[in-house]
Amino acid sequence: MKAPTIADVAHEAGVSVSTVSRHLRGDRVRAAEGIDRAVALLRYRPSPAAQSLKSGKTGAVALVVPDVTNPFFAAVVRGAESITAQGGHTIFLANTDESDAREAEVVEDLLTRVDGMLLAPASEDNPSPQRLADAGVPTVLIDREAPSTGRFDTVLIDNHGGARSAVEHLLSYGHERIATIAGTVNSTPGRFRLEGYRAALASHSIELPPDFVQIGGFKEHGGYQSMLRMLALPDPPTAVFVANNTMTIGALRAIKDIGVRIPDDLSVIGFDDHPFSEILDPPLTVIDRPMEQQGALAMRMLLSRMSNDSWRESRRVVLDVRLTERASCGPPRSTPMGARRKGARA
Amino acid sequence: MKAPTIADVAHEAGVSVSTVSRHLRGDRVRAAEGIDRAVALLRYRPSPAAQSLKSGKTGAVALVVPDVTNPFFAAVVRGAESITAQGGHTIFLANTDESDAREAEVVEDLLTRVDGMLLAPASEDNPSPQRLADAGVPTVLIDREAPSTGRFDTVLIDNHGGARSAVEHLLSYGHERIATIAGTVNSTPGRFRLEGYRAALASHSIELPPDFVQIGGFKEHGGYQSMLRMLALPDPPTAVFVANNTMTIGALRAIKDIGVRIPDDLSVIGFDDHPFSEILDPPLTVIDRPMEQQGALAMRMLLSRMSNDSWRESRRVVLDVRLTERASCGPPRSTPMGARRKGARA
DNA sequence: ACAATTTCTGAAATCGTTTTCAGGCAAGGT
DNA sequence: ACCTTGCCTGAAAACGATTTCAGAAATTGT
Repeated sequence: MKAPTIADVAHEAGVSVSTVSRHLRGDRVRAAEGIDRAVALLRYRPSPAAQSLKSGKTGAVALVVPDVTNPFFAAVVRGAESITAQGGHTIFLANTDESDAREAEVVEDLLTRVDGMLLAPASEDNPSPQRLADAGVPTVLIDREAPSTGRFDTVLIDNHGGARSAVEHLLSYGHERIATIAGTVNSTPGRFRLEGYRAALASHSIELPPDFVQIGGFKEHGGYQSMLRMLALPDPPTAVFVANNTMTIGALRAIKDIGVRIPDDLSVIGFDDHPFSEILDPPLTVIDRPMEQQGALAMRMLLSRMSNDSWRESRRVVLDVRLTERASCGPPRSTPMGARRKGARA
Repeated sequence: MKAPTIADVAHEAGVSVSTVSRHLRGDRVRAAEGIDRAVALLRYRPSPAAQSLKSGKTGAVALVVPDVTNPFFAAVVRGAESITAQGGHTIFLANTDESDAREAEVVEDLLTRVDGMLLAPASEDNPSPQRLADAGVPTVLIDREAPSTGRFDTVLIDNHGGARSAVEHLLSYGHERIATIAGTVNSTPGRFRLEGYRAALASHSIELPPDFVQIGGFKEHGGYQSMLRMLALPDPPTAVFVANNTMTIGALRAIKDIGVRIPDDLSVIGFDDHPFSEILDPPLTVIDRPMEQQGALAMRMLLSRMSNDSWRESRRVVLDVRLTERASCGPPRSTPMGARRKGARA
């Protein structure tokens, strides 16, 4: 019933507590065999609480994300866990629901229970990273930066470049009336994807009405509403770049509801791939990125930072994204003279 | 730099350690105010390790699932976490990758670190639940039973009924050649969904060749291969019930690759809904269930079991499922009479 | 004002480990 | 034989909280 302690093992094996402890930690010990037997017999497992108390290490790592239900974060969790599985750290998971307040709570709570933290802050002016730094908890940020506070190890992707190449792709088909459904602008991905969109347009000297930027807040409903507004415009866009996966679902639903056809009436390109993208009709062209890898890398950086307590310079890694072309983009319908077709598609 | 201890607080407030502890736990104490001040000043947070050691409680709960990347389990995690967020327990998350061996490892590891565990076992003859029972860790099983061992609190859904009504739906359109892509048969959902399928057919006295049951192992690739085999049959089915979400993706990809049309050539019904289902072409008819709710309920049951150490009878809850009809099912195209060829195989 | 209560306090024991610390015992050198 | 090394060992002191216990202070009743 009650869990055996190291003292029970010592007694059973006829040696002292210290000897058992030493053997378990790997020291050479005469009674090794007997101890192993006793451990097996009693099914002894050392108490993590006692070990933490003595060592100051918890053997745990926190992983704080806005929402596990988002396939991207689910993948990050999986990637992070795959690394941790080897090295004997366990993962505390927490959702923040994209709320700064909730994030503060969970961070405060987890602070003392872990040796390090992987954090995807809800917004860029979020105090959590600073709090973690103050508390001396090794931290690496995922997908979102914390520019307001000091530097942190960070694993980002090339949001700007990704958005830019998405828009370039649209431009290459001859589109000029290119709109975007943006995320929350005070988050790193939201900000840079929007800037990338603008940069691409600017470099082609294209100016667009402000209505062509709709804020969808990274939520499905926001994507739906944004697309509805977009299509209700007196002079609607011929192509849209949607800045994340969940908003894309909403946007496509709106498109379907209204009866607009892709890509004939409207070209669509999304950000972040999904198994479903391939079986949509038409299959969705997206900006893709190594999601699990992003989580795995972040975890590796965290573990390294945790062991090397050396004051390493903080690292900022930016992963490449990739355009995977499917069939949701094509030339604008009313193109003056079907002229500028590049990657012609059925 | 170094975290303050309760002794630091005591010293700062000019009282004894015991007094501080008492105040923090809610006792009436004269120096209350001064202690609060000291706590705030030093930013004191009690050490969870020390508290656990003394109390025997860890304040943590484990959540072990086959794969967070599966939207269903992601939803379960979210549901569970939403409950826990109130009551001050933190969640350890672990993936087992559907492997019994891996599950044994993580369970063994987590065993000592938590006050209770939510577990979706990889298979039905998995020793983990028994191990947990032996160790005296309150456990509730999610979505999958452990019939081989004793009774456990369990939160299931009506797999049998769901599968059955899926097939009935197909039957109501006049289909007779109804196939299924099943999951792993030694898991609860796999087994019962298959049985439900068979029961529906049996109750209409329909007999089908064994090829009409393909095992997809709950994986996308399995769904793809299964569907390929199905469509290559000399006398293929006119309707298919796919037993989970990921296999459905694979199956739909196969269908798309081959060029079969839904629902004209083949009706398809899936198990478990997804935001994408609605924007497929045609929108997918599915058996739906309250996913987050399932996780939330399981967590509530676990917490209750953890507090009421009373030896309550173990509860087995079965949640209802619901058919949400969209447009992937229709009448069979050619209803050839007497087309019931048996055991035809290349 | 004094005794009988009640409330509050601090010292110390405890939880289960790890880690000094001072030896014990065997081997090796002279 | 004796002394020096070198391994291994067990007792005991941490780690940071909670809780028992006995006693001090404050409150009450008469």
